[in-house]
Amino acid sequence: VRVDSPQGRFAESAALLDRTRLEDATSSGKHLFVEFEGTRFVHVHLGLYGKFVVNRTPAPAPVGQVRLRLTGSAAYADLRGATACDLVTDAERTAILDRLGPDPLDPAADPDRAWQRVRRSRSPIGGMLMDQSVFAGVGNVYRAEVLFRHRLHPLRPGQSLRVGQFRALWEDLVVLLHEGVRTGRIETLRPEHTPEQSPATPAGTRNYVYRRTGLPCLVCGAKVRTEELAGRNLFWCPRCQPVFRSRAVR
DNA sequence: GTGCCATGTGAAA
DNA sequence: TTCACCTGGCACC
Repeated sequence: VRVDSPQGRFAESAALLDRTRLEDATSSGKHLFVEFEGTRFVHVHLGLYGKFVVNRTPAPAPVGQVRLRLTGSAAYADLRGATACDLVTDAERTAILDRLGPDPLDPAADPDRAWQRVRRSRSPIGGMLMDQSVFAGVGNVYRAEVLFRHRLHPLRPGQSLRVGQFRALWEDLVVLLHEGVRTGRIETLRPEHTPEQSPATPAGTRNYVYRRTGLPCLVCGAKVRTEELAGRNLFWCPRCQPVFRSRAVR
């Protein structure tokens, strides 16, 4: 493939890879590794704004800040706005992978690694879900939604979860992330909760609580709450997700 | 048109 | 804990 950095920030590495063979591309959590001959990898992390767009050739003149352009005979790919786009060695790639927890999209992932962290920790489960060394690939939308789907308050300490609750959470992440890959969007509503269109649930409402602060919960009608944790917004329903499950009396 | 916010991370303080 | 990165969507004027 031709490898180019129209914007310039990846130019030196692009020159090294230009006219070599692109052999593979794999992802773990939020990290993408594009492998070139000679066991060289381009490590890409899209971060908040990054976008990798693939189209058929011929490629038009790059518009705006294109960090990396890969051009093959039939298709080209433009990368813009990424947090990371670096040429790395196999050892560097392994070091990045070693920092990641199990990825629910990986059939070989061992969820017990995550469970052993969660069950020993007093940290809030909402924080642990965002910790890529515990769960690789989960972000703010999936965090909010999977906790809602399991009626878990985001600030509940990891160690307060029972193993059954953790297993259900993991299995749901496996389902939700695969569904996300399949559809290209994050849709987390169960069919029975798909709302009628209204001011509180405009067309395109795809989630229970994520970014629905102040709007009525789709299940119970209580107002969705938000609070910052480690610089990111938590969203939850105060009625469906109490901090402590009220025990059945008697 | 303007300003704010965001599917994220890591360096600096 | 704060900020920088650096792009796009959308609410609001």
